[in-house]
Amino acid sequence: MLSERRLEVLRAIVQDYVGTEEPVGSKALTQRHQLGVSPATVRNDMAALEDEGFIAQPHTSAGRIPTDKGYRLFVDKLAGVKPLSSPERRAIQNFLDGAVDLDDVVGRTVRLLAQLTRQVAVVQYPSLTRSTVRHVELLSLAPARLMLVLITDTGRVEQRMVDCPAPFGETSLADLRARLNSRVVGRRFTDVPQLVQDLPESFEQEDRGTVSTVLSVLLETLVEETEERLMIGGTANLTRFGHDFPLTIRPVLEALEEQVVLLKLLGEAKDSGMTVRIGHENAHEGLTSTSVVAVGYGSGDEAVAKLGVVGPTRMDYPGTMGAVRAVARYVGQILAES
Amino acid sequence: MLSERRLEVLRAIVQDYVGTEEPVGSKALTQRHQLGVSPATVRNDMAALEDEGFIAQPHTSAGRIPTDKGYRLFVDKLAGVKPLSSPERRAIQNFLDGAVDLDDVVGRTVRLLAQLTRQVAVVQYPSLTRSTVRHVELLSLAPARLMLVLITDTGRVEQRMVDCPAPFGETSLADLRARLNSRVVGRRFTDVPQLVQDLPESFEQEDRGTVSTVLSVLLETLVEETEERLMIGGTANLTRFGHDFPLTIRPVLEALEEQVVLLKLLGEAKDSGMTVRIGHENAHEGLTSTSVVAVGYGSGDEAVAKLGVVGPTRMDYPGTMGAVRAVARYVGQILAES
DNA sequence: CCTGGCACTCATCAGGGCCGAGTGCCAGAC
DNA sequence: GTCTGGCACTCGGCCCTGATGAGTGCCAGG
Repeated sequence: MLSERRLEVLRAIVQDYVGTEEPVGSKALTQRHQLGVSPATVRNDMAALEDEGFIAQPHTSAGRIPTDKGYRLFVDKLAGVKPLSSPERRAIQNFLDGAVDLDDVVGRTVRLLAQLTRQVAVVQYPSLTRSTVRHVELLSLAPARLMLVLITDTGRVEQRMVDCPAPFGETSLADLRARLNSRVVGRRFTDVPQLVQDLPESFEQEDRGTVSTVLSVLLETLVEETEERLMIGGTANLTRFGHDFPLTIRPVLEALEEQVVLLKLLGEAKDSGMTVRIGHENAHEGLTSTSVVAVGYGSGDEAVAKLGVVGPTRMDYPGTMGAVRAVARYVGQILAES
Repeated sequence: MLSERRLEVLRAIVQDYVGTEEPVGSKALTQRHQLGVSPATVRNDMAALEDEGFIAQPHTSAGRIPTDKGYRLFVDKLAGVKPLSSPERRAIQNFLDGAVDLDDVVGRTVRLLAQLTRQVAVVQYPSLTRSTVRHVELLSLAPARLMLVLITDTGRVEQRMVDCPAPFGETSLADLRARLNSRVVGRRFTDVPQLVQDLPESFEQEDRGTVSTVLSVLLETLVEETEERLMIGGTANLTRFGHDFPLTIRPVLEALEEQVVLLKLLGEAKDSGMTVRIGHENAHEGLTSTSVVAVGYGSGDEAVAKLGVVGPTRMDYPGTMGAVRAVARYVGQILAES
């Protein structure tokens, strides 16, 4: 195992490199950190760290930079999560408190995260699968045409058209609306199918077709919309990526445009606790030179969706993790209140 | 006024520069276009064009590139709108036809535009101000808490919470719902305020407070949501911008993140017909080296929102304009059908 | 009014030499 | 055993230089 001091050297290298964006040499290290040893000793330690694969040199006779493995060790063992300052906390709360609806909450969250971390922020809309039904509404638009509106406890609204096989009277409609709501309100989406299974049977023969149709549209909505939506922001921060630009930024922007990729990315994050994926740990090819910090958030104790940031592997991990965690908490609170 | 041939020379310069991204010289011009004159003559024409401010040289003894003014003349006088090929048209239609709801329509449109033009696409959600009410729904969530849902003819849904000053019975609720809808369904948003003005008076004394509250929330929603939303895509195409990258792309990405800026940008476009803003014609500072091609689209003959693309001033104007126009038409059709 | 010719400008590129940060290794000190 | 100072070595980055060539402006003649 690596000695205490060698870990300290690694920590110093990571910190300096994150700050300067330039390979860090042994002399500079001893000057900027109180390691209590000479550059020569540090060089020996560096050689050892390089043998183990934690750092590398871009070219002979340049300083060292951390490898993905080095960042991993740093994140796992050497770095804590840096809590935000209380002015920052207040700013977050103030900013999020002004939101008027769900879109607004998500939008503000994205901007906030992007600003705080100076990186690209990704926020997933609260998922339908894990949330519960607040209300189901049925509106008659034409004799044989209904609109189904589904409202979730996270404030999300989905609407669908329903073409009925037969005209459906206002009284039947009110009846269906009432029965449907009494069964599903407050229930989780995953439970809905069983709960409404036998509903058609309790209706007159002539209405059963329509009731079945309505139900199938409802169930479809629940499943279909498991395909989540998300919002991203702060892409301008990518321009601070590095010097070798175009080649670096291109694949990242492309990856960010693919909702599927991002959803998979967030999906891979653990439900609770924070997940940090560094460089090549990310499956997607365009993101092998980026790190992703993600965390779940929710209105209660359970996560209903995830949010996170995407940035260069050379990022301020403690600070980023702190910001991500704090934002997730506040968003959770906001959702719980509304 | 410029002679016929000089205009021809300008056209040739624009076309070549758009193709090669490199300053174009007199010799190359005569080789690639049948101008029927020698390089020396072209040089004289170029000198004249430069005097008039239509072209410029990046440095002495380099070829010429068009100025903003040159592009303007090109767009106004020299270029038509290039119609899409019929396979392209079919592809558009197929791609848009698969959309399931409004979000999906807008999302697909953005991706389509970005792909077709290989530039950044911006699509505004159909505006509430110009559209009409399809339905207003009121749901009772708690004795003194209602949810108001507004559905527009463009398929958009907005919901708001209403805290009532007094409990509100189910029958009163049904009554209000019915009367409200009979007055506003099919009407334009701008007409709604007058139409509901005297509604509270027709209710019992005890319910008037609640009715007024509901109405004020409704009106607020109409106004508030004039603040439009929009979706952008294709930002990865910015990487094909130029060679001098970071400095060019940075302000553009920043501008694109500001919804306000984009909305203003689209807002400045004419309601009907296509608007092309070139380089410094764009008010926003970050966009002075980009051109914006925008057009209104709508479900009927009237525009309900706008869409367009943002690209380098050095863009294929005829092709871009053709794509933008075609996409706007098809989206209009889709909206009209649903 | 067009054309060919000519002198001139200047960005780009490859080559060469210098500089200095940083390394690895080794012999000696604690 | 571990740390330290010293030293030779490597190699990317920088600057200067000269050659190259595309492109121009101008002018005299058709």
